Amino acid sequence: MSLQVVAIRDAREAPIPLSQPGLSSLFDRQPLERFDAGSAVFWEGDDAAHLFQVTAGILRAVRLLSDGRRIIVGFLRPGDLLGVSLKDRYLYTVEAITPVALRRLSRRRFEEEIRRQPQLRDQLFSRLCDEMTAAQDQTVLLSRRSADEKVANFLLMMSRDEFGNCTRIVDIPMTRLDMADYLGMTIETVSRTITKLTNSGIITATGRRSMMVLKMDALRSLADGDNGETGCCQRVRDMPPHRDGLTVWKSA
Amino acid sequence: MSLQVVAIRDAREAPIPLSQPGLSSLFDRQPLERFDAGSAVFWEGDDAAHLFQVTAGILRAVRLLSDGRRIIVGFLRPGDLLGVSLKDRYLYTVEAITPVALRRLSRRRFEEEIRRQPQLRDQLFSRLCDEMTAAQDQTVLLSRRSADEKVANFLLMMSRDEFGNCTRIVDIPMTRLDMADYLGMTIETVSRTITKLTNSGIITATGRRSMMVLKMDALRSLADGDNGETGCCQRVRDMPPHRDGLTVWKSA
DNA sequence: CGGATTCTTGAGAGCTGTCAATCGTTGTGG
DNA sequence: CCACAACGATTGACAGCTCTCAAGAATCCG
Repeated sequence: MSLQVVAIRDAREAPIPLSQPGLSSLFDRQPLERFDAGSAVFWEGDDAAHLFQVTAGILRAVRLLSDGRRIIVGFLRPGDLLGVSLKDRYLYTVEAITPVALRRLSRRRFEEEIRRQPQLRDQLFSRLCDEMTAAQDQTVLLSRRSADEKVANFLLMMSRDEFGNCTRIVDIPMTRLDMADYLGMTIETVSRTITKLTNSGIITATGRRSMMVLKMDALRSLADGDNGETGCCQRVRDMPPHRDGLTVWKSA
Repeated sequence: MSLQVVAIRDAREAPIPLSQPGLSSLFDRQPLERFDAGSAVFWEGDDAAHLFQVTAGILRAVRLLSDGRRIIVGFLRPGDLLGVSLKDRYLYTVEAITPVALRRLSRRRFEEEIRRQPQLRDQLFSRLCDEMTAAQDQTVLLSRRSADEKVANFLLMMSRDEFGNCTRIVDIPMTRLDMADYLGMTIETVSRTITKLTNSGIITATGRRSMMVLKMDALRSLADGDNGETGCCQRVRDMPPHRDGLTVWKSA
């Protein structure tokens, strides 16, 4: 098979002991490279010769199906690593959504360093695992959740600042199309859902690309499901009834 | 965050040089444990004290959402590793679908061995990466594909033998409910789709739990999309028209 | 200001989920 | 051996959600 990791998230929530040099340190001395909004850092199919660390800005990782369908595999934020791979070609196109600043490292050199410093390999492994979990969560989100739940989850994701805290002001630098292709929906449904949230008084638009969450609890209960709660150790053998996760706020 | 790998697939397609002892060798001396069909190997939330290697049989990794929705994260086959984790609790329940034989290793001992033998770590890393890719492919499958495409993909997956070759005879040991919870559908839609495939002459039932593929090409073109073709390096900037991937066989 | 792009909104169709009934198989017990 | 229950699978009718197609509004940018 093949592997390519879209982004290795900076493990902000579970900080690694800082006594050791982190993966980021590999990039510290590299010069800053800037990309305009809309430009591509690399293309799907390109030779995977470099890794990048995001210093500033937001990017999207895009994959195109043969029939033209477009899928956004993930969004990249400052601190994320980009281009980690065991394949020699990039499997995704990565484009800047906002103006972006990156530091670049050759793959050869990166792998050398990883080989030389065991603690870096541990970190890489650990981050890969986080990425794995994120991918599976995304799978769950896409497979079993309604448009409302998807959008609520997305907004909560975007409302997290760099320390993982929830802010009431949410910046949405990406377009509706980006959101749609990330959530497996159409732009129309995304738009309608946001309108619905606004009409419900859960959020309010504060600008073209930003909004404020008025009822954080309502948004959370919409996002719903198993957010945060992992092991509840249920021993259900027969099929539990399928419930609609939305009734809560439909009446709001 | 959290991580837990459902299954580390045996990298059958890209065999690792056999000169070195593989991950499997760690389990070779462990006694065989048998589980009846329907029984659980471990439960979501249990202490993640052991790893398992599947010797025979098929299992499912199940996750339950708080609202009762059931998700099958993956199916496990002989050769797969099971319970690889960085967390101390299992995030999934794993149940035997058929009678199963496993070999067990304590997590402590597994991690010791991994630490001691660098080439094992490389293998683990590599498998983790494969698993990662599989998770992302699953994400794509679930987010952007119709019921027909999903089922076609599933059947192709099940038609792969242990060497990765496609066989015409397909065994489906799992129930419709398992398929549905894996594909993000309902049992009714799964059933209807299979009926449709049968009526189209693409497959035919050869037994209660097995079928034969009559038109492999048709099934493949149904499964469609970017199966196998990864980097086509398209530089499409504007949104391509969404096409129905099914018209081909609807007229068949 | 004007054009291009993005976003919103509406109407209608199609697909999938829901509810419900039936069929077929399996397994148990008389 | 048959009757019956239990379970899984199939099929039908219908509703609801999301997609599609289309038009219009809002915003951005030259």
